[in-house]
Amino acid sequence: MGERRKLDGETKARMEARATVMKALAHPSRLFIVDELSRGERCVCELTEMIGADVSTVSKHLALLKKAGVVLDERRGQQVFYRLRVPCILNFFGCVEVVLEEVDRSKLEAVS
Amino acid sequence: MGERRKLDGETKARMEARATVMKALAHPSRLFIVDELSRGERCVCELTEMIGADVSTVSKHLALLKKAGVVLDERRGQQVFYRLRVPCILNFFGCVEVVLEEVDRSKLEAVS
DNA sequence: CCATAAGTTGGCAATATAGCCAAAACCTCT
DNA sequence: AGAGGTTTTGGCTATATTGCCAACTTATGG
Repeated sequence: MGERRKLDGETKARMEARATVMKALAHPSRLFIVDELSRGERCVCELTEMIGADVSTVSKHLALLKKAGVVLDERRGQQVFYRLRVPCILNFFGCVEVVLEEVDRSKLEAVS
Repeated sequence: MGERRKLDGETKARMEARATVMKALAHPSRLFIVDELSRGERCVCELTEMIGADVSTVSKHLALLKKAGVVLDERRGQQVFYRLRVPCILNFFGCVEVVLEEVDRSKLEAVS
């Protein structure tokens, strides 16, 4: 006994898989997209106008989210609509907000 | 009415704050650290041995997690112990696993 | 078929991350 | 103070990410 856990191949592979999902969510525009899609499906043109970046940029963000399994796309006519694939993603942000509050709180304490 | 939501300054700032936290979690080694810390506090040397990277590398990962508000550190003698600051972080991974299962499932469907 | 609109893809330049080594900073013990 | 163990920081290179433009694809409507 006393064998210490290691970041072996299997564990590493699992962490890399998780990291792929987290990376997909680790960008302001993509977080905005997820937040917006939580209210319902949106086409690329709508998201593009809201974000105010080039269409190609938004398209690449969406492709990344799709590849990570966070969103689904569906073409209808000229437009492509995206929607959240996994609703539980939203639970993330509750905790993220808790973290942010902690950070704020400790900054205030540092002053006092 | 009909005013479309925009990624304005305030929203952008909030998304950037969230992205900082997500970025901190968007790396295999850091995810491993969080997973390991969920079992209890660990010193830098323990984590370093488990991960198998240079101590300086692990130390920088920990500094990043700390800056993002995910972990706390405490020096005791020569060693510095780290622990999770916000337990709800762990809820993340349940959902991440759901996403990963979705991705796997759609790959299987693509074959059939 | 041609024009137009919506999205995607390729390519490039700017920026950000990651990881190692070396050096400094901290602690403990003698 | 000096030795040795633990952690952080600085600096550097290699790699990855981002965002724009331009070119291409796909669908609609005349």
